[in-house]
Amino acid sequence: MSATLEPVACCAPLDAPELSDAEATATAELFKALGDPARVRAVNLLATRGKPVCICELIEPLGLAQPTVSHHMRKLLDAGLVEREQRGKWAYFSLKRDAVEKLAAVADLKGACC
Amino acid sequence: MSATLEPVACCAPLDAPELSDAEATATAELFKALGDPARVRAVNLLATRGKPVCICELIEPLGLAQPTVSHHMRKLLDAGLVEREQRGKWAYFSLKRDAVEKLAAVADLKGACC
DNA sequence: ACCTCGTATCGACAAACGTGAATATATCGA
DNA sequence: TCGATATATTCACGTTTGTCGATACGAGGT
Repeated sequence: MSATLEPVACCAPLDAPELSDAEATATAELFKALGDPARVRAVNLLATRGKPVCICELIEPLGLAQPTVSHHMRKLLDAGLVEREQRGKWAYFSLKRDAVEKLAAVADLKGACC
Repeated sequence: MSATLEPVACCAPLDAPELSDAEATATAELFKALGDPARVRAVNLLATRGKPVCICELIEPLGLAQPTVSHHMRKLLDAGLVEREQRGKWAYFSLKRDAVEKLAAVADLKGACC
């Protein structure tokens, strides 16, 4: 049920010469996905481990209830920042390579500022 | 009334080896500041023009009421992403050079992912 | 001193968000 | 099939957020 397309696929660099409504919205959605301490931590955990991480390994570090962690991971998933892999009854998440590159490109304003 | 310190000054890269609560919160605040289409547009406008921009020049492109624009610029200001300069009765905003660099560094996950 | 104009603050409202208890779904092992 | 375990969904609650009208503040000009 995620929206039309993942924000990470539709967003545009912050210093793009032109910015459509859809691009501005998608870019905002992408940043919004990272606009929560729990999700920042989750991404950080996925980044520091290089390998897919089981949700059950995220609950304790995040200090949140299981449904809440599930909720946050879904947000990251909908944003297109992570991917989900089902292994038996466990759900493993990992950073999406292209999403990570896109994020860096979108947030890079150097050269356009002062 | 801005908080203790600007998020951009306290945040840590998403792939930092260790992440304190304060850093996770500050990093989330930084992204939250960019988590709105109007603010994405505002930053984009500041970036494409190379020079400080008057608030009155932002109202029409953003298509929002003046108090709303003022509200959004304050969010960007509190986050430490832009700086404000008073010229007579006009308020000019521009991107903060160091903040822009910090943002790029924080969002750069390449090398830590897959 | 007044008036004008640009901007910020306040107050109110609806919508979105984070949270967790309860529950549903799904997968494995016995 | 049944029970146990991992994850997702639903529901409800309080908080935060975006929006704008009304108003206050501030700086120039007359």
